[in-house]
Amino acid sequence: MPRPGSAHPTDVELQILRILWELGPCPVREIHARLEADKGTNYSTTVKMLAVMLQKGLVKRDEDARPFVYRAALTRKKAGKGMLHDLIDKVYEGSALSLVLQALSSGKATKEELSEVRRLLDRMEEE
Amino acid sequence: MPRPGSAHPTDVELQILRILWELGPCPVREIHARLEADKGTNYSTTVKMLAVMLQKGLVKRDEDARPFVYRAALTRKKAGKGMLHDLIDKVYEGSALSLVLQALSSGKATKEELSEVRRLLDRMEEE
DNA sequence: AGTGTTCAGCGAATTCTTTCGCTACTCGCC
DNA sequence: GGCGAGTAGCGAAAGAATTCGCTGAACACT
Repeated sequence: MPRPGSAHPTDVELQILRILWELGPCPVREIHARLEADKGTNYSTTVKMLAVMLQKGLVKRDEDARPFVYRAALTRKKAGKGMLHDLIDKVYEGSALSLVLQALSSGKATKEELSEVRRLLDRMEEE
Repeated sequence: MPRPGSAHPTDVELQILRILWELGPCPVREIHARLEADKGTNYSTTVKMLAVMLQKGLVKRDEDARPFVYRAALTRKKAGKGMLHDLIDKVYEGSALSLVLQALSSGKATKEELSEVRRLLDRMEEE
């Protein structure tokens, strides 16, 4: 049995996680509102996805609250880290560097952001 | 109909692409050798996957050569870029910066690699 | 021509994800 | 007690990705 977060969330799962990261813990109704706005899917579908994710350990829920309140079982940071490593392994053959260069050179970063990276580098090299 | 490379390669597809990136154009037999070593799957499976990928436009093949010679339809760079943007959108809400910081701070980069990032920053800020 | 080996491909089975129809439960209110 | 609205869940259908058995073509060597 995979421990929570070890496996890749699927697309819809990720979409739901993103909603939970943004809204914080909330009942199905609210999650569904977002999902429906986005894809027009049925309420049952949302409930089912949540059930599946609960079973996989991707979300947790408070059963005392009524209606149930769901929350993400992993932080955005943790999920990102996992998926990033995955991507690095799968495409960049394990070199985080190639990926960073690629991301930076994709030209989307602003001047301030670049300085922030520089500051991080400084901090890292001190150690 | 999605143009070549616009969609996410699936896991197995990516695995095959990686083999092609490494080996360069080659016949099924060689691709299969890698795949089998890795996962013990059948020859038919490899052929089928290649057929599917051909149909999706992820690989191309030279039909004059016998046996057919397959090659990746997109470079590692292109594929990486697409998947990276995907990840950035799906997890980091569009901020390449957050991802770079995350990747760097995951602590896998060596000193030389860090300086390389720094050099890239220098080049970028000049423009 | 006859046999054996490699190669290509079809179509179906399997597995996983996503979808939803239908049923049943809970709760407040008449 | 009975009714209606909101909530939870089951089990099956639809879709997508991955797997392979089996067939037949091509080709080399008796």
